[in-house]
Amino acid sequence: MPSITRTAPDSEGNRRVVETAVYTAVRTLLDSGAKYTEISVQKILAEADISRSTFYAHFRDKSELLARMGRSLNQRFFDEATADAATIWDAVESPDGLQSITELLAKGVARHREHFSVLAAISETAAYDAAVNDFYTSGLEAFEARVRADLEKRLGSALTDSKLNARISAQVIVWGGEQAIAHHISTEDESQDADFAAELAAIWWYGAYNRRTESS
Amino acid sequence: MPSITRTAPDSEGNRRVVETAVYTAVRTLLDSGAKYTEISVQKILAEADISRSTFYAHFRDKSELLARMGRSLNQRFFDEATADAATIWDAVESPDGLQSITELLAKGVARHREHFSVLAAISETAAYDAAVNDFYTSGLEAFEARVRADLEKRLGSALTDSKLNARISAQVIVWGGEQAIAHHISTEDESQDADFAAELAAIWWYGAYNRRTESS
DNA sequence: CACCTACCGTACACTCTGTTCGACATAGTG
DNA sequence: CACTATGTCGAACAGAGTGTACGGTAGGTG
Repeated sequence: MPSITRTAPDSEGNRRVVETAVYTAVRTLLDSGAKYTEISVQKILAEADISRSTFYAHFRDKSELLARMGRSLNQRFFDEATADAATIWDAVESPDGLQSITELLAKGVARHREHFSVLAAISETAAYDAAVNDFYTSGLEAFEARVRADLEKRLGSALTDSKLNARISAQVIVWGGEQAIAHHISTEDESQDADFAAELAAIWWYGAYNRRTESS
Repeated sequence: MPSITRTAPDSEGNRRVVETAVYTAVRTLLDSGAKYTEISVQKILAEADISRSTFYAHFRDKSELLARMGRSLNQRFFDEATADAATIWDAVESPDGLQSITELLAKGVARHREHFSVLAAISETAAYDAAVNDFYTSGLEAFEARVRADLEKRLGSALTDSKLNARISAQVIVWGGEQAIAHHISTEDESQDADFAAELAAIWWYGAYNRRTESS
C-alpha cells in the first residue's frame, strides 16, 4: 500500500476527545494574554498534551483550527444570538424599538465578553487569513442582511428618514458596531457594559432606525 | 575595536535612499494583493533589491518598518486630515454641522482609499503586534479626544440629547467609524463613496451630535 | 488471539528570521 | 594621490517553527 499521509480519525466519539482538548488548550493560551498569531502549534501541542502527528491528523493547520473553533462556538452563541434577535428584534416596528435594541445589545455584549479571547483571535486572524476571513465574514453578513431588511421595512412604513440608504446603513451598523463592541470590551470594565449598550443602541436608533431629519 | 553589531546609517541623505526604496517595495507588494503578514522580509529584499544586512541596519524588524511607514504617511495624511478637521469641524456648532461632517468624511474616505493598502496593513498588524498597535491606537485616540470634546460642547449648549454619554459615543463613532470606512472601501466601488460619506455622517449626526429623543 | 483504530515519538526537509563579518565601492580630506 | 570613513553586499550561521512521513504501541472488538 502506498503511504497515504495517515488517515484522519473517523469515529465520532474519539474525534471529540482530542479536538476539545485542543480547543481548551487554545482558550487557555489565549486567556493567558497571548495573541493567536504568536501562539505556535508547538505551544498548543504542549498545552493540550498531544503529539504533533495527532494534531495534523485532525487539523490541516492553525487557521482551520481557529475556524472550526469559531464554528463550534457559534452553535451555542451565534445561534443563540440570532434567537434573541428573532424574538426581540421583531419589536423593532413597535414605538419603542430603542429599548429592544438596547436589550439585544446588552445580551450581545455580555456574550461577546464571555468569549472575548476567542472572538478577538478570530477577528485578528481574519485580517490576514482567507479561511478565517470567510468564516468571520459570513457571520457578519447574516446580521447585515437582517439589519438591512429591518431598515427597509421601517423605510416602507415611513418610520425613518426617507433618504436613508438601507444597504449602506446596515453595513455601517454591523461592521462598525462589531468593532465598537470589540474595542469597548478590550478597554472598558464590565461595569460600563450597560451604559455602552444604551449608547450604541441610541446611535443606531436615532441615527438610522428612527432618524428624524430637521425638515420633518 | 569590538565588533559592535554594525552601525546604522547616520547621514540624513543616504538614509532616505534605502528607506524609500523599502517603502515603495512594500507598497508594491501590498498593492499586488498580498497581506502584510504574508509578505516575508525576503520578498521585501528582493523587491527593493537590497541586501539582508542593509535592511536590518535600517529597521529592527518588519513591525518597526510598518510603524515607520505609517508615521511617514501620517505626516502628509493624518496631519492633513486633522487640518481639515480643524477648519471644517468647527462648524459643528452651526445649525447644519451635518454637511460639514459629510464633507469631512468624504475627504477622509478619499484619502483612506488612496492609501488603502498601507492603512489596511497597519490595522491588520495592529491586531497582533504591540509596536504597530501603539502607533495605530494613538492616532485614533487623538480623533476620539476631538470628537468627545465636540460632543461635550454640544451637550453644554443643549444641542443634543442631555442623556448622551460623550465618552462612550466618541468611542463608538471613532472606532466603529474607522472599521466601517475600511470595510466600505474594501467591498465597495469608489462610485459609492459619496453616498457612504453622507450615510455615515447622518448616523453620526442624528445618532449623537444632534440627537433628538422622542420626548423632546 | 488477531485485528483495527488512533495516538505517540522521532526524524526530516523546508522556510523564515535576525546576526555576524569580511569584502568592496565610493566620497571626502590632507 | 593615498588614506580613511561610511555604507552596502553577500555569504554563512544558529535558532525557531511548519508540515510530512513512518515505525511503534496501547486498547477495544469480533
